[in-house]
Amino acid sequence: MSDSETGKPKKPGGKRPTVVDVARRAGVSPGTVSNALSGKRRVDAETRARIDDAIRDLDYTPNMAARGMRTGRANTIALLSSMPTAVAAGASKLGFMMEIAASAALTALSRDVALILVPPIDDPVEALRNVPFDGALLVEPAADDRFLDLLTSRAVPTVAVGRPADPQGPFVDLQYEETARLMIRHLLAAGARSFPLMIGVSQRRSYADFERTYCAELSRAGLVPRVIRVDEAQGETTAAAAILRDLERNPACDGVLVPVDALATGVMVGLRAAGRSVPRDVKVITRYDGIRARTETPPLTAVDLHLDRVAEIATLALLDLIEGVADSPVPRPPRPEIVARLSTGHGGA
Amino acid sequence: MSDSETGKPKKPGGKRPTVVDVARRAGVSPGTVSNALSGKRRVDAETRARIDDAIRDLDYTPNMAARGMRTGRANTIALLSSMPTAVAAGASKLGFMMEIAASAALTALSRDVALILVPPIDDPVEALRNVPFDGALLVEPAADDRFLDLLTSRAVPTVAVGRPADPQGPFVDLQYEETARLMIRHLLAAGARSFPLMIGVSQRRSYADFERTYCAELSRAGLVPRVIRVDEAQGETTAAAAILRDLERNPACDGVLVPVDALATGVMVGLRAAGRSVPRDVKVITRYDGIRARTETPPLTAVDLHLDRVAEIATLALLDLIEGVADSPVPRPPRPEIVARLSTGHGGA
DNA sequence: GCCCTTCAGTAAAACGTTTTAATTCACCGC
DNA sequence: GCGGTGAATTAAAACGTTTTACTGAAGGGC
Repeated sequence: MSDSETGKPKKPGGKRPTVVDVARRAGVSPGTVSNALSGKRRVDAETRARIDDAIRDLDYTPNMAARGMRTGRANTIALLSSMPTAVAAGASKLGFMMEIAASAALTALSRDVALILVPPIDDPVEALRNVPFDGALLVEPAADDRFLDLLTSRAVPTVAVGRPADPQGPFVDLQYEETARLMIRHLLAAGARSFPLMIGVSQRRSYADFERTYCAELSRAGLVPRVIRVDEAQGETTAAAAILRDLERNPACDGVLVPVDALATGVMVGLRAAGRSVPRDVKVITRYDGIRARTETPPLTAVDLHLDRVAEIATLALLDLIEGVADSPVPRPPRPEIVARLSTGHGGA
Repeated sequence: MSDSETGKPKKPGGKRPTVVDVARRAGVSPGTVSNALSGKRRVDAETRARIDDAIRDLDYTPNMAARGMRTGRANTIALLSSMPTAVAAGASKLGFMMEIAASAALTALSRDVALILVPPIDDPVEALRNVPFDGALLVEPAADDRFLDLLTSRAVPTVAVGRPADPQGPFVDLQYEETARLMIRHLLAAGARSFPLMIGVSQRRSYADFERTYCAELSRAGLVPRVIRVDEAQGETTAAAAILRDLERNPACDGVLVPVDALATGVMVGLRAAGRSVPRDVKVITRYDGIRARTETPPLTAVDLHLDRVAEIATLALLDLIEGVADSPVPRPPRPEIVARLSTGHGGA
């Protein structure tokens, strides 16, 4: 029916149609169009049909900036990681964070929210100044995390991936103790009897949990614990040097428990330099089953953390938090599982 | 000097300070604050200092939605890939796209723009409706790419990563011919004399270039080309079946040129099923050096495409395009390089 | 002294939505 | 017939910026 409608058919040379163009064409007021769009108020079925037609005819798409200004929402969440770049980047190409990113992006998009990727940067405050987002996913925050400070000071809804040192808000549990216990018992079952725990110097809940569980499990097994702390900022090199020192002092060393995969790479370098064979002389196990673990020679036994599921849970929790849904407890992800590989004597070639 | 200023010190129970709060405290008009912030017009040094103080005192951060509404910019770019999920996701966890994402996010952020990650989805149009972005990076678009259609119809500035089938806009060259030639010559040098090219059925510039180069190089070497097309949507299984069929028909087959890493995984499955040893009986080479290539047994020879640099170039080009900078030609990334591994008889253990 | 220009700043309009308060209208019970 | 109730709609205000057009003031050349 292209008869004498009030609305103009489609401004050809003009700009994008707005809600008032739609309203005019449908013969209603802009407010009604808005209500039809958002469903916040009832609108008559016939009116709604006219509006829908107008929208289709004009190929109207809402201006998100304008909407955002009114509603205060950006339809965007940020994924942040403050792991030192040396650890996070490099060969593993931000593997841990990226694995979470892929799953989180998909989950968020299913609720019409886009995921913004914020790689480790020097000055988060400055960089995020110009970037609008409604909430943040924070990957394994450190105790004095700069992102975390920024987010809390700005009162941005945040869900942490991994229990923070001092949990203030919601988080999805990466089950550090359980993971540690799993790894330690796997080492023990593989025959290791003298293995240090190597962690970073920064203050992280994961390190603390690993250390506590490590000490408990070892004393339980009647063994003596050794904790090695290295600076993650340097990454592999310091890890290599550190394991060499440990080997000197403890020639009977027959295993290494090294949760951070970048440090594990360094440990392998050190072991090769010392002429120790893996897994014959020394068993090695790491946590994140990323590209580093898989491409070491021999490939490293690691843990399947079910990161896709973790990311999905975290994202849904964040979206609920943003939308003010009654904050139900964040569900626990599936239990971590050992991925046995050659570095502990398991697995094929 | 906390004497009798006009501005309120810091509304404690109130909402976020706005540009008018800053203006009042600095004793100027909102317009001047805007000018000081954007630097679009001159503002007196002393006035600017007062404004800066006010901003600091109030901890003012601009409302990006409001700014976006005026300027029409979202300070956001989207990274899109329309590769079928079966190929893009799975074991490789979107490796190709994610590698680009990491680098692009960093580059974009250095220019105060955030990167939005859009994983392969069923209905891009619907999903992107609510997501504001100024431009898009499109990863290896197919000939009839749904994203591409959407973007051009919406007149969104776009830079493709990899030459599109029918280049309309800017793109960064992934140098398909050169890559193909490199791989083919590597296979020839490794002693292969009868190897098919396996590509997907979708229409992509990369496939076309590979096919053309493959035929040319083989006739140049006096060999007979065989092109196998399989449906990427099924991924590995069809690739395995396809290579089995080829082996039956061509028992002398001693190599496979399979650019898509997901298909390469399938080829390896097929070869194992046929009892052919790699690399002894058959050499295999793939393009993307992701987790699949590296963790195959044996690890696959692949190509270093310098994706981090590629992503950086693409991002900078896109940002220039958005800002309307005179469109200088997109620089060419570094030449691809073979990463020789065991699957072609090279490399260590 | 006069005209012109430049400079620094301001008031007000504009951007495209959502939301609030008001309005119309029909219906209902009595 | 009347006040009351509820449903559907509307007019107008609001959101926080940027931009446009305007205003003085200061200076320069003649």
